[in-house]
Amino acid sequence: MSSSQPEKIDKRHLRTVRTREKLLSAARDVFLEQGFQTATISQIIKQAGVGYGTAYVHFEGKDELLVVLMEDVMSRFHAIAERTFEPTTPMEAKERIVTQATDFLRLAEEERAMLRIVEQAIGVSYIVRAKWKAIRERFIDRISQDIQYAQETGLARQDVDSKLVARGWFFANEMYLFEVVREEATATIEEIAHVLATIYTQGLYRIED
Amino acid sequence: MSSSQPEKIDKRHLRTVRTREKLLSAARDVFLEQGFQTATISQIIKQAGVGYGTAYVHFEGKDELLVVLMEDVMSRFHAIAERTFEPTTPMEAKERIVTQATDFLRLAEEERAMLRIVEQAIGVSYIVRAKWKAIRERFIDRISQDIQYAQETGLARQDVDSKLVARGWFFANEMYLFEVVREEATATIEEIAHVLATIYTQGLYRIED
DNA sequence: CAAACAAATTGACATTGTGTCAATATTATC
DNA sequence: GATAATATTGACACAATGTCAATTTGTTTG
Repeated sequence: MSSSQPEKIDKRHLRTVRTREKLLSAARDVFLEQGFQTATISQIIKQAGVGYGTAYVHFEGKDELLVVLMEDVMSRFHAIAERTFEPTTPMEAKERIVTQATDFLRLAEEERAMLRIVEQAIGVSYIVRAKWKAIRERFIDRISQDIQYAQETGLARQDVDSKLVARGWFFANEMYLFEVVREEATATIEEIAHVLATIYTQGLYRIED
Repeated sequence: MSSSQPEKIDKRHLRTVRTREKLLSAARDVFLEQGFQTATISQIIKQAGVGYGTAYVHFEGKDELLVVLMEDVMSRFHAIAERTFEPTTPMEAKERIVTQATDFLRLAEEERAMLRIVEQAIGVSYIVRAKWKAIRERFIDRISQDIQYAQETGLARQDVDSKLVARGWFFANEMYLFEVVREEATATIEEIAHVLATIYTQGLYRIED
């Protein structure tokens, strides 16, 4: 229909894309250097080399800029969340859980810079908070399914609500994730994952009755 | 030295105290109605019936106003955190832990209004975040001590770091606390406390080896 | 190819909120 | 009653946001 001269076509559309990219790249730089709260649109457009109003043509504001920048990290989280598992023994379950927790925390380490910004933004921006919440619910749903499976096959205790357990388990992981992000964790990722998974699967107290 | 005429004395100081109180009371009203982020100094001073600059004479800004308003709630949390315990059986430990978790979540329910504001402020204000962090560390220290005691007496497994376990346990509780505050919890406080404590003390998987 | 049209960019502007400070009002002291 | 000390005040300077009419850039059409 329209794509005959590849060089002439869409010179205008190309400009739009370029501007968007310039803004996103600049936003990343400014966010990383300034943090989310103190970053301003003025700094971002200056860094991008575009006019003030331009930012608002392409994005609704700081929040949306970050939401787009978050996408990569978010899909990496989703990938970890999606893994399902069907253990046949408690030991297998535990190993699998340790792996998942480790990978989760490792991702925090790898994406530390962006997640730092995300954590700041969660407190300030409704839309970013909602994005993070979606990740959380996805994890919890998956974990809950896994627990249900283990309960049905008699591997796990059946006197607890899988949803409630899943939330509690994820919450502990999530808080540790942000400790890792802030570089406040006092132990290695492997230790954290191991300890959390041990208590989760086997409990703290040795009850012999 | 100076306190002879109780009526005349300190008319000036009294005025200061009154103004402070007016501001605090107004701030509480405005925070509860508007939320922390959207509340403004202008609204607060208007509600308090004082001049704009007055607010800055008594408080450094919105943050400090809230920090003072938080004090009551914070001391109630500290009171719960301070309870120490020395169980002699795993069952006793579990009961004690359920009680503590329940009381913790009940406090969230009772102080819901203020904690809602606190949660919002944690995301925005460094000083409020620091205050909350102090509460958290206090809890974790105490829990950690309890775990160590249980480990020394052979009640609890000894192959895990008490600090790490304590953090994980508290994190789960803390996240549920804010769910209760936001009225997003899907179960009763008693159920949550029971399930969390069960997994924590006994584990999810039944391992017979 | 030059109007005429369409789309993207721009920065000045109105708005909102903050924190400061010189001026003013109130209370205490001599 | 004059003077000093203290508390209160609102106008002001500043910083950031989001909007919009004007301008620039690119496309189409006669």
